[in-house]
Amino acid sequence: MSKKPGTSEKSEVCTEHLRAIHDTLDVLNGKWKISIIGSLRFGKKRFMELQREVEGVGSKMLSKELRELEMNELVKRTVYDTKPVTVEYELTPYGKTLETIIDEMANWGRSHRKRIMHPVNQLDLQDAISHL
Amino acid sequence: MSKKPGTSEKSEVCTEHLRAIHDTLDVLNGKWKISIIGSLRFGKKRFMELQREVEGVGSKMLSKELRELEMNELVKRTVYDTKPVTVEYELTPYGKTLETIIDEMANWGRSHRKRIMHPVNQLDLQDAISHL
DNA sequence: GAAACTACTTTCCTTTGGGATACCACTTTC
DNA sequence: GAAAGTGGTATCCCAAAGGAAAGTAGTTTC
Repeated sequence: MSKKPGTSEKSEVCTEHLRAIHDTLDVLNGKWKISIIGSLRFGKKRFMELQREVEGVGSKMLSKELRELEMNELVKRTVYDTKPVTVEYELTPYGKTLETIIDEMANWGRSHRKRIMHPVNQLDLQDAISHL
Repeated sequence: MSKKPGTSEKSEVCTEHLRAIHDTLDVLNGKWKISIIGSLRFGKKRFMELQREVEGVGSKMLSKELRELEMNELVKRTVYDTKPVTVEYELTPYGKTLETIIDEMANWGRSHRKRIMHPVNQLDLQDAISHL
């Protein structure tokens, strides 16, 4: 055997893994995208509803990130011809394939919060308080 | 019924969901953390190994994000007293609880790449080419 | 005819994330 | 004693991400 089989295979697997992760991060990049999807997970939302739920987002950023999600076919935008115009956003079937990731993140966040709220020692407690 | 029961409950669930997501994003924020964890997922790595695998990261950013991961008890740093000093990084048991999320992201990235490589129409193709 | 409502866009400005480069401490090798 | 290798830190600098605030368009309400 002229090349080490184990090492080089392992490295290729790792590289492919990292590339796949990077592809996902490309689609989800931006400060608000994951939160927006997390909010739309519970059904259609109008622009103002989203802005109220995704705490801290401004209208500029909200519309920008919604547009990017739309371009990636993750979110569908529907305009209704009502008195003042109504716009509804919802996850496409493709967008719903992200729900697994988002839900896993929510689960992890929940148990992480519990862990931080029941610190093993006083140093952790200091840390927890400073973060809120 | 003085208040709409469905609406208010749904909203609280959504708010809690978004808070949990936000907690997770806090821990994982920074351009390289998820890739670093994705790399350590395949076992212990030395500083230079990580820098070679996480494509594009500089030593400043790598050491900064490793330090932050260490502070959150997701990564363990071990110094060996060898000729030139050797440092190994590895996921802690707690860090390994993130593997589920990371692996889901890798899975999604893989199928997303396939989808983009086999576009439904020519417009998608243009999009795919422009992104690479 | 002024105000209010929705769904944005535009402009301007600040922050900060992060890249490039150089440097440090320590030891072995030449 | 100079170079090379490891695992970083310090410094400077800049593009881009993002926030605040005001403006737009079309319609309805008062």
